[in-house]
Amino acid sequence: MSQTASIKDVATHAQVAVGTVSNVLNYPDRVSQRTKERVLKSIAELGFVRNDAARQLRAGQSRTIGLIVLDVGNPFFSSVARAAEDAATALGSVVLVGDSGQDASREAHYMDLFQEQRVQGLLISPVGDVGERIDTLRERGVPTVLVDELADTARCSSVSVDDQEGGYLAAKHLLDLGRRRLAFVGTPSIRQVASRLKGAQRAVSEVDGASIEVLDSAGQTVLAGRQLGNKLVERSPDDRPEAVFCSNDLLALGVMQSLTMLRTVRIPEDIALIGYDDIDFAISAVVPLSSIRQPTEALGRTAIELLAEEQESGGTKHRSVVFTPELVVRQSTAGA
Amino acid sequence: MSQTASIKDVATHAQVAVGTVSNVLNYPDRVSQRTKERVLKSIAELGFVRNDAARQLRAGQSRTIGLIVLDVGNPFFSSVARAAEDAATALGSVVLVGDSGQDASREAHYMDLFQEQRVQGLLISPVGDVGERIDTLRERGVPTVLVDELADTARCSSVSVDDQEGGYLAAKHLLDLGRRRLAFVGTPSIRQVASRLKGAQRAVSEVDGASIEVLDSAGQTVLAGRQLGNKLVERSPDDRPEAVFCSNDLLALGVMQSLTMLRTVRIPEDIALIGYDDIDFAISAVVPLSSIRQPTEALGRTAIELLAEEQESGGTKHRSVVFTPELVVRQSTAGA
DNA sequence: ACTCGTCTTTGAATCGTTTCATTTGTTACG
DNA sequence: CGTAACAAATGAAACGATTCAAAGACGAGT
Repeated sequence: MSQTASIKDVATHAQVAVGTVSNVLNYPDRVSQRTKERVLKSIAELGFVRNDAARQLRAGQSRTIGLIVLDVGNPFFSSVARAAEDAATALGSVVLVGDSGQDASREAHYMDLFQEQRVQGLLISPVGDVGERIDTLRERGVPTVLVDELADTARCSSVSVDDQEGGYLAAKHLLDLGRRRLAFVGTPSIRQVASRLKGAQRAVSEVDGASIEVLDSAGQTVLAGRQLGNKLVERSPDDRPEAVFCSNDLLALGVMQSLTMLRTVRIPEDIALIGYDDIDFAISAVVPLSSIRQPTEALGRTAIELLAEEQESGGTKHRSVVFTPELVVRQSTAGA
Repeated sequence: MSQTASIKDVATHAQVAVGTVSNVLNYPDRVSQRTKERVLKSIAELGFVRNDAARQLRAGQSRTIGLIVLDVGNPFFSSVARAAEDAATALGSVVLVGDSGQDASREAHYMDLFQEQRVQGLLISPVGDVGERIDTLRERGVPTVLVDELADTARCSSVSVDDQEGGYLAAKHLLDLGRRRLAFVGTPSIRQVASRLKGAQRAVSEVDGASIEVLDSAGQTVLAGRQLGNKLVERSPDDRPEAVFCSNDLLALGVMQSLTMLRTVRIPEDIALIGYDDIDFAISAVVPLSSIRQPTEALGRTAIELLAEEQESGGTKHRSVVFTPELVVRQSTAGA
């Protein structure tokens, strides 16, 4: 018995019909106690394991939900993924996670893959413009929920966080500290980042004499932050911003590394620093990092809920849930 | 075309046999240019997408590799997973990641699931004793590679890092700084942690008058570290260890938070602190954290390579690769 | 003894691919 | 013109589960 036994082998071994074995597996109530026992014994003896491919083929759908994120290494996404997995498990489904790495072609690759797998549904944090793809998917019966991106409710459901509000909160906080010359670090080519910037600019426009400079970083990683931070350190003190708002915590931690490394710049005295996402590591940074907290568990959980709603309605009813982010003040912007 | 078209529909539409469509998809060279074009056009028009379940059913195997880790939120594992995914992609396979959360029942659940999916192979960072399960899997033709755990080469292949050596390196470093009263923070019930402790104890035994106290933490997270750190702070200064070795960086960061929070203990002057894993955040901690670096990319990549070897040999030849960890000195243990 | 209803069990049909032995078509060569 | 050689296309038979109409078993009621 080197190879796996099939349901037919079990049937032969237990001297019943294949349909009976299937019933034992799927509708135990339909089977008499005696045969059930006999079948279960055979299953155990032969080491039978259901072939999911065959089951899916017949069923026409899998019990799998696809999730495409921009970067699994980013604690924000791993947290959302975790929550989604838990919620899906409760419904008897499994979540497959694909990492697009902010690359539209990888994103497309995973969408193809998940389509071939005939997933129950798709959760996606899109890189490019996926509107058309989503229409196609819906037509083919694959409900889709956008994650961390507001969707046109005519098209599909979505869960997101009000990024503009988050940006506003961050900048407002810096301005409330009395800082006037702000800098924004991030990659505004990403929609979320652009919104955060927009919110920040709105806050700045409400205060006389305040300004915000945009520093485009090469990516959203600790490393990118460090590189940008080095540039700030090189500037003459007068030319440096009084406060920096980074579009995520990884960037902020990188900037912090650069600034503190040379000890010429003090945080928050010389430059106040705030990040975004409030990842677990923010609190344990050189200078505990202020941040904007996003409800990641709620995002993941709600995404699954919305997907379930889509499925129930046959992909006709869409809903958008927008969460509000929250300011978390720590030492990097405190008492300055 | 609300529902998905099948290969049969494509065949009808292109006026060819189903086998021909399949050939276009799988063996384009066998098909003439003319028919190929016709078929491809039909595929595009009907929006045909291969049904992977059917393909798998026929093929008897999927192009999927299962990976079960102890905690995806832990950067060590997400890094390993990332590397494995990349390596697998290069071979045309996909990696599904399951998170056991150090729970044997969840681990078993994922093993069942992956078995039902008829995965090509399994990479697993085991919680409990999975020896028997692995034997069963091998019999059924599912090669398995242990990750971050040394395997009996009679049974299966493995990639791991010499944890005892890592523990030795860490403790030796602390002793070299002149510290004598050491403390070890971690959960020795985990095999890796126990080995690190053993290595540390070996280093301690080589130095006269040195001792190491074991503090069992409730988990391997930042939070668990913070709780344990609080206990250390509560102790009278004379009673505190001179150096602390944590079994991973998350714990170390937590301990660091507690110690620095109250400003009564200085790092590294009063207590030198070293972690394990050298995660990205170690460098950006309050006090940049010394650590033991593990070659995560190499682990992930090699795991896939070993799996491929297992497949080629039909699961008969096993190999164990052990990497050596590396000491990374930063401020948390520097110049003290 | 016969019918009816309930509970079990049966086994063929089905899902969408891939495979492969055959058939059909085409060209080249004696 | 016949035929060998090769290329291209065919279509039925798997793969392993689920489904469902139909058959079988059994007891109760008349």
